Amino acid sequence: MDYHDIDLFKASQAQVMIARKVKIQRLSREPRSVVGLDVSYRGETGFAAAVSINYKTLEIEEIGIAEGKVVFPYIPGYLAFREAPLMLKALMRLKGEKDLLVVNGHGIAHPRRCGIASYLGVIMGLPSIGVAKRLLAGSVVERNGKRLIVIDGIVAGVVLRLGKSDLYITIGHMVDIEDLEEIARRTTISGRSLPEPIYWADRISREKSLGRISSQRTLI
DNA sequence: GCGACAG
DNA sequence: ATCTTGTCGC
Repeated sequence: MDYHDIDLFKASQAQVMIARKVKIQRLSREPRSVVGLDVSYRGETGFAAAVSINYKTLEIEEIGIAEGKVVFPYIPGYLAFREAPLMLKALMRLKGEKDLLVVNGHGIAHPRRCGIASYLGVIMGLPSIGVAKRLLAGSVVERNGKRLIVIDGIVAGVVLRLGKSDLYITIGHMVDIEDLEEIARRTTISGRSLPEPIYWADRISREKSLGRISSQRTLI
């Protein structure tokens, strides 16, 4: 499949539909397990990892892996159509509870307010936040000493430097701005540049794509 | 038309 | 994201 086999207009409409269901509200309760999601590639094959982390201890509780051929190309603004299918497959393999999704990508700081974090949050009916290394849409404004990500006059996220480089943390679904910083700070161990859920999802999906994980091998 | 552009 | 050569610092 290449660029011309895709109906981006219909894809956009689907995103607008999902964006209307996004709820911005304080997390109803402190999460117990936070799930990090990411995808790595080896050629046309994608390897997704869903890693459940205990919010209090930051220990890995469960790992879900899924792999498959990825035909949808990477097009800025349409990342969910490329990566969400495998992420969902990996997520479904987790037996335990899932209180919050932390996705590698953006939430509502998106051209149609439907980045992959919001997309997954709405589909799963779970709170979600996006963690990205670069900005996709919107702008960063300084306010009360904080760098906020604003799009269409709405505060969609915050820029944090928890480690070596800036991270763009955005609202996915059923969380608010306060939750973003709370979750990001409390799940990031000193010495690391990413929140634990994303760090492990990123690492495990990459190790898997490199064929370094056979089954239940210990990871640390 | 031009530049920008998550992973 | 992935590939890939070179450089800097602990």
